[in-house]
Amino acid sequence: MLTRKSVHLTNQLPTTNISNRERIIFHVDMDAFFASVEQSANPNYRGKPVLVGGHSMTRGVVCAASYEARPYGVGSGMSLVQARKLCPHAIVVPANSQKYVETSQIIFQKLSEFTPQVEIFSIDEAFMDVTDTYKFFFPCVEDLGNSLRSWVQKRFGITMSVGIAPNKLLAKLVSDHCKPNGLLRIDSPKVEGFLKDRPINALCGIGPNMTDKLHLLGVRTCGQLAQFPEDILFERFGIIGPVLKRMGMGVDHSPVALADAKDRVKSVGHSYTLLEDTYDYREFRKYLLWLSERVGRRLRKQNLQGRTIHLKIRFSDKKSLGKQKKCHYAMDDGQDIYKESLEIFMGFSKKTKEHSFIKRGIRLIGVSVSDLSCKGEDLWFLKESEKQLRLRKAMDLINDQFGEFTVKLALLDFDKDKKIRSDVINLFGSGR
DNA sequence: TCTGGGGTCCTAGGACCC
DNA sequence: TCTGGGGTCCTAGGACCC
Repeated sequence: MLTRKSVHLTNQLPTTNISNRERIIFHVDMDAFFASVEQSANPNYRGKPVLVGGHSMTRGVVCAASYEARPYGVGSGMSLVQARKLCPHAIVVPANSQKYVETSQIIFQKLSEFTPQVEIFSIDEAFMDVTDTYKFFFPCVEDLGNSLRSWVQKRFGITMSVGIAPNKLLAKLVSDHCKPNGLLRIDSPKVEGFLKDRPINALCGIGPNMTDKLHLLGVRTCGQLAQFPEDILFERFGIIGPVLKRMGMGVDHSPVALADAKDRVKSVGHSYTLLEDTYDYREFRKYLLWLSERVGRRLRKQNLQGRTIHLKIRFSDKKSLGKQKKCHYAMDDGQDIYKESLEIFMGFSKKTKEHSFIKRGIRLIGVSVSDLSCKGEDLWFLKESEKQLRLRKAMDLINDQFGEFTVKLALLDFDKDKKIRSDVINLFGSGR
């Protein structure tokens, strides 16, 4: 269910392995999470429309909107300019991801007290399989859900919604339905009625593109999808076709992953939309180095290193270009990442005139590293000397304590570059 | 005046090898 | 020497999620 991966998984699971006993799956979802955390931390924000946004007022978007802002038509993903037009008195707060991560970790830890099967789906959502465990704590599942909700409310002052259903696909649908601050259980006999008139794009995994394609076939609701001839779906969408039909029927056999079996991180990256497009190669390289340094820092923090570098460029005309390169050694050093990503960039315009891409105007730069291994596991590819490593770790410690780029490479001397400096201060503060 | 930033997975096509 | 089949790896781009 949910992701394309899960669709694939569901499709391949042998039905003989599936117990006939109905599972009890929770989907817990924090309401307007980022905005709620900000409101909880600052009493002046409570009861008021709050928008958590990006670094730029002109190019940023809304990461989260409090429920007070939503009646004005504001939602996440909307540009801040548009959001402020719709709701001029909204309080705009910059995102503080560290705070959100810490809060969610404590909440997820709490969930795992009630079952080992907790699957973290995003920073503010998780699935729990409580089929075999809820009875140790409460006589009925609803009591467990309500107890979790009141714990979160008491501890963090934020509300959480809980959907309870026989599988993940439905549990997610149910929690979306009962938001905000709700709890709802849909068991098997009620599934058909619940799904009948629900739009297909309410199903997690059916995005705008698939929705359009299904609309062309005259399929608008889950009920219609469930009734639609499987052979036509197969003809039109291949092996995903029959899975779509099952989704319409509310069938999903994918298991809730064990907490310990949590997937490893696959890639680490940063991208940045410039406050103004740049046509200056020197400036472009500074941003690239800055992003590479940030990626390197995060890799070191997680004790990771990676061999494949991805560079993404979005031009003034909003067209994007991506290219990747597999290197012969694993890296976690910003300068190595920078060197390789710059090489990729040079390769873009190899056959044309040098730096000609710069002339198109660059709006966004993104760098990410994949093909990750844990430090020490991949000694063969390890390049950095111990001395260099210690220097980097010392820099990280100082920057963690005193602010981003308190100690930095001479090349990243933003004080001499007003434009980039203002970007960095916007993002991280002055570093003091 | 459809826009951010962080991800994951899938697919198709090309290159290469046996 | 030419050609086909099968497999794997790599890459770019698309779709989807929050």
